[in-house]
Amino acid sequence: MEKYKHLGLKLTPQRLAILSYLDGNKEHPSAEDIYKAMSKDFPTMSFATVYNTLETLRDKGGVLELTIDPNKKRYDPNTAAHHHLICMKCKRIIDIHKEFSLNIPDEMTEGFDLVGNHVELYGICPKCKKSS
Amino acid sequence: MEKYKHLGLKLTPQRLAILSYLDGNKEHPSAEDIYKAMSKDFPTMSFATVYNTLETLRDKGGVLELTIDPNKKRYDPNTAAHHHLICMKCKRIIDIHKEFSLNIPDEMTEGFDLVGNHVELYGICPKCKKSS
DNA sequence: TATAACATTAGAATTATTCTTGTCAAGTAA
DNA sequence: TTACTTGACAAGAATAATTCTAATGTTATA
Repeated sequence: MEKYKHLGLKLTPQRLAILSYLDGNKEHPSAEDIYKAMSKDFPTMSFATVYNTLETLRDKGGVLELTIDPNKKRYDPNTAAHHHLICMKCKRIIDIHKEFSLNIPDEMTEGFDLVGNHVELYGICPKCKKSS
Repeated sequence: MEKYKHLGLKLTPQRLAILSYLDGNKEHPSAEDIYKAMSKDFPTMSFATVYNTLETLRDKGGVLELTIDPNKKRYDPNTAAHHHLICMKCKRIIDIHKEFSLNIPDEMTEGFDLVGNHVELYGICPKCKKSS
């Protein structure tokens, strides 16, 4: 609970529930996943609250919004810069905590002020290899 | 026209129109952009045809479906492996035709068979820098 | 020509997300 | 405490992107 103070938001029961569900979660859940998980302990929590909370968290830097999945947004509580390994079959997303040195020459960046980078590695995971 | 034969699809007028609109297009248009562009010459073309064609093209390897934009899919006729420079303000997407050597050690890939990779560089473009 | 296979259209349906409205709860100032 | 303000919440409507369905049209080939 203390650990979320730095986000600067009012820690309501709903927000705490979402935060602690996300905390340490490696599944990169979607809004729906979160909503479903919440409805056990908070049967009255609405989708709007899930979306509002995620939006607030995203803006405060408490969560990353991933666009990797073409069909929905996924959320990642790990806000430290990292990369992703994606199974093209089962859509599983695995974090990679390694820095890739990209060596980007200035003439490549078209005058942009670069803020960050994200590497996606696509492939087929071991489970999906077997079952095909 | 000849140049699309390798895709192995029936080249109907609608498909040719979409293909030639995409050919050389650097804008990474969305389905809606394509639909609007089509309606000049093909006022009866439906959204379903645009989506069907894009899906077919994607499956045949004639176009890349980009998930960079959180709100919609974008399409890229350049199917050679390349990377993207993204303006976080105006959402402009610029192609980067440079290979980054990623040096991925085996223990990072969790047993995946890697197929490809995609690097996204995020920043603010010169235009948006001025206007802020 | 007949038939099968595929393409197209129009619109309905679905899915993910955002918006609107009314209500409620916590905090603050008198 | 009381009144006021603010932010949070729930419920459901609204929207946007995409997919599905059913009917029709077209093309290729036997």
